[in-house]
Amino acid sequence: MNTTQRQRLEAREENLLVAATAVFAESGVDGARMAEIARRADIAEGTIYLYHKNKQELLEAVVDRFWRELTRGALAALSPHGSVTQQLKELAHYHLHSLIDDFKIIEITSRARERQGETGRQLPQIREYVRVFDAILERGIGLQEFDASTPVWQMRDVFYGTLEHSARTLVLRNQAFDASVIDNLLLLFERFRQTTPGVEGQTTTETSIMDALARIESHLTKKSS
Amino acid sequence: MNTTQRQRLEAREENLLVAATAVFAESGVDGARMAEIARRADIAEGTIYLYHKNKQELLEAVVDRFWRELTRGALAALSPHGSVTQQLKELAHYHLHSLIDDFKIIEITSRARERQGETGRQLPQIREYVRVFDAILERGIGLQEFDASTPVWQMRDVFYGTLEHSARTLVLRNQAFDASVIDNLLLLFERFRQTTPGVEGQTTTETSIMDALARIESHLTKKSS
DNA sequence: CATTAATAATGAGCCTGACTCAGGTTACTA
DNA sequence: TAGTAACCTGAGTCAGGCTCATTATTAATG
Repeated sequence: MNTTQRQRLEAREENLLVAATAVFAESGVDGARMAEIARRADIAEGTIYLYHKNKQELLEAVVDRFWRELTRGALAALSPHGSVTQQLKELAHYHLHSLIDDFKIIEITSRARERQGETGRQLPQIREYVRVFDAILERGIGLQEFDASTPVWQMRDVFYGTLEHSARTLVLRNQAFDASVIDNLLLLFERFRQTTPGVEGQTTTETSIMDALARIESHLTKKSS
Repeated sequence: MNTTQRQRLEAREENLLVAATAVFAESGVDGARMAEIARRADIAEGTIYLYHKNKQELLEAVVDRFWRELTRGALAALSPHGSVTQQLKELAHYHLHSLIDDFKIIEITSRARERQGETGRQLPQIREYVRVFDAILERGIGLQEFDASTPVWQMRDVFYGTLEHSARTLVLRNQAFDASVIDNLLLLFERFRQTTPGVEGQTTTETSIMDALARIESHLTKKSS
């Protein structure tokens, strides 16, 4: 049967990636032995090279798969009709949790970027993951909730950069998830909010309060109509 | 002469580190050949192992040296009697510039942290470098310019995290130093300022208002969907 | 300034582990 | 069930990090 054959191959490939993920996470990239990965995937060492050109590309496949799963999880964690701020908070929660829980693979991710010759590379699935943030924020800008004057990439770097560093700090200290990191981050993001279109120079805090009230008011109005 | 002998040894060691830095930066950690490093340092391959136990520890020595120099540079870049904000700005400038200019070694830094078995490590000189930020900010808190309610480590993670991610973005795009990143970052840091020095509770109140509003908003949004 | 001891440097060769390939096995077709 | 294509295997190759017996250099001593 054609289907069965293909399915067997895909199962084998998936099996290999699962085994490789485990070994890389346990022993690190350099500590991981191809022989061990093969043993766990229940195939011969040479077979690995039918699926992946070398150790480096196997690593890239592992990392790529990980981030694909992460994107799936992130999308699932967002409340579909939540406000922009709500979704940002949910994404931050999800991201920080993932960074802490899968710290080993996250660290290994930087190894997948390395490649003799090329200075900076980015795996397609990481790019995809980052787009989740972009999509939320672009919606915010479209709704004029967020300021269009700050480039999205800068907000993104604040978002992911802060969370990654915080995760490292927490893990190094053997601490668990800390919600205050996220509260703080979201507080900072108030800066990026639309400051009453047209009127410049008002105190941002005040403006934010007025903005929030305006949004709440509009929610109420929508509801009653 | 005793001194000459010691000096010769130290010069040799320094020479080795310089050669190793160059080769690591050019070829990456995996691409770097011990034979090539030895050749450039004008010593035999075996001699390297009299100074450093193995390739990994040579790498750590290289990275450690790099960050020591960076700390020296950072301290020199600060105007000794400048305001806290002024010094933060100077540090941000210096840091972002360094991240971009020495991108290769910065990337390699993460490799120096890796070590079979240990999950999270930190090189002493990186810890030292990070203290530059801490010192500035603690002065700010002492002067009651900055809010003591947000932990210093969280501000630090925002600071370094944002700059690192921004640097990566800029390098990937082949762009040069971008001052707007720093302006934006410092704008965010306004959040951490003591709103009215001496008067406690004000910032907290405002913050609480924002929190309360955010909660109300999220409730409303969830409900209406 | 010999002589000896101690310290430093060398590089040919060892050893591990990623990767290859000649030969075997399985799945499918006629 | 023979033929063929696709797939798998693991013993063997080889690059490159590292060792260590040997040699070179320096310091100490009489």
